[in-house]
Amino acid sequence: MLSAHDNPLQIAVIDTDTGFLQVLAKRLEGMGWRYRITGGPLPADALVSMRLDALVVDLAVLGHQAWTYLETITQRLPGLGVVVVTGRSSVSQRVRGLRLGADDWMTKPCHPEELIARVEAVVRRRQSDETGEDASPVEAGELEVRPDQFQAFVSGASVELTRREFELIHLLALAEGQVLQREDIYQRVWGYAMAHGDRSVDVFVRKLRQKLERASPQWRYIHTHFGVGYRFAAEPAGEAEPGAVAETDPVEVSAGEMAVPVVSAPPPAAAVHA
Amino acid sequence: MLSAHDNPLQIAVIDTDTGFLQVLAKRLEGMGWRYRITGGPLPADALVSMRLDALVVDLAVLGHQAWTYLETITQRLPGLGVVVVTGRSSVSQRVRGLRLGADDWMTKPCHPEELIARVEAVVRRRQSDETGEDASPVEAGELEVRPDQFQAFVSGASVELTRREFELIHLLALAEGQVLQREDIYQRVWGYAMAHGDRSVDVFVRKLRQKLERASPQWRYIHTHFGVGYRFAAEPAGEAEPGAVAETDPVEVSAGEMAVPVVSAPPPAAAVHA
DNA sequence: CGACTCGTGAACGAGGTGTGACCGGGCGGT
DNA sequence: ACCGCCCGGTCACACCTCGTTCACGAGTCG
Repeated sequence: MLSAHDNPLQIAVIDTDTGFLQVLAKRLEGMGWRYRITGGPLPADALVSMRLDALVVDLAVLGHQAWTYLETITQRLPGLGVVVVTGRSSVSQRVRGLRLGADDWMTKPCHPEELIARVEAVVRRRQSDETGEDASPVEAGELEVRPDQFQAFVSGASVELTRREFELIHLLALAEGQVLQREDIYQRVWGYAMAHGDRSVDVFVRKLRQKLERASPQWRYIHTHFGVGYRFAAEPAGEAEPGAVAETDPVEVSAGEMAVPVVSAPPPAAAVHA
Repeated sequence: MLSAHDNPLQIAVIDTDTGFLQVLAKRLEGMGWRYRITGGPLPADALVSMRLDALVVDLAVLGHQAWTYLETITQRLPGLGVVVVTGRSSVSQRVRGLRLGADDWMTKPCHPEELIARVEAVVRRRQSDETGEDASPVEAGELEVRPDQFQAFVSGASVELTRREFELIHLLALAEGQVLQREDIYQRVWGYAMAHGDRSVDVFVRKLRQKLERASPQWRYIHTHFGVGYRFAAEPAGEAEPGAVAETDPVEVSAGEMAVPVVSAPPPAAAVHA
């Protein structure tokens, strides 16, 4: 699980047909795209800096520079999707435009919905190459989670994780500082609701703690909130944390020789369940 | 990718409009393209084996299976350019087709020249995606991959590789350090979507491992990530690193004494179990 | 002090992976 | 055109990992 969020498409529209633009703008906003509208040709450098996915351009706006402009930008930005729109056009014009590097060509009047669909089609392939997943690393305290390598690094030491372990630590690290309840964790990592009495989350927390502690014994990362769930936060080991079950060194602690004499700390304001 | 048929574009045309086809065929020959014309839908597997660059299809020929067929082939052959041609069509139909994966949509009567230009535009965009990972040699650890020679060298010794093996090691080496999932690998090496249950990637990984290990036994290059895929990285052989905790530190195991300065308690003696 | 929650180790079963063998088809040599 | 080799792909089987569950002890709260 842990699906990524797709970045909104970013496009530029070069046109002066205010009526058309008005309708189009509304639809673009409906799609959640980011867009910029301009009444004249933008220099190639400007287009580069805008990090566009696609460009919609009315050739009529460009006048007799149209062809050279088209050629320039398609050569300068080969990865940019270019959809040309014109009032009227002949077959030979369309052929010329497409040969010069345009990806699609529509004739007005055209339905905004179709224009959007064609822009999507043009952009689609470029995105298909980019693994559109959450490949961005997450850092939380001493921990670094690298989705592209399916492993985590703690204080420079690499920790090999299985799929579930990785998704769990990823989720926790993303929600650093927050207390996540078991049902929530299970839902987001496993993808479906947790069955009553399922202890899987606990078991995986244990495995993670084991591996993390091994990589950096001086830190504790996953803290238990009794009756609620878990919270991720890098804290030095050995200090008693209010609201968190003091585990670690489970073998010995029972012997009655508790290391930390710290008095009873104020209870966690959080741990209340109706 | 393996479909390295350079210049002559190869396309298939699914249509029954003999008049149109006649004119189109003449133009296709004029362009020097290789083409195949059929009056009915071709199964996805057939299209795969034809190593097509693009597909031109008249939806009318397909009847009411049109949408499913379109969806099937665009999912199975994501890299294939698809241009749909219809006699009449509404905006919503065109939008639907484009959303289902078609790259372009023309309405008859359409000029063959424009159709050809649009096919070119579609293919151009696809090829521009693929270019950029060719020609330049790749070095990763002791391994050197030379795309220009279709050869790989390990520690100076050349390793004889078949085409698939070469494409695979090339891809892996380019993505050094990253975990690539089987589906991605298959998609990028074979050029189309992996069928469910296909083990080809595993088999070729095995072949590669054999040849690489024979060339340099002291290194391991391809690492398995259980349930995910493979990761390329040059690491010394002999160290057990089976996807679990990096227990690659026999020295470290004794950590029982050092870490915790305060508490007595020998920490959970970890690994060994009775 | 009793009921519930959580930590921990072990063990099992499903299914993912390694591996050798086999087969059909394409390509080059003759 | 014929033939043989090589390569790509499939299959069956063995092995192994990992997710899940269980039991029990420790910890926490009322």
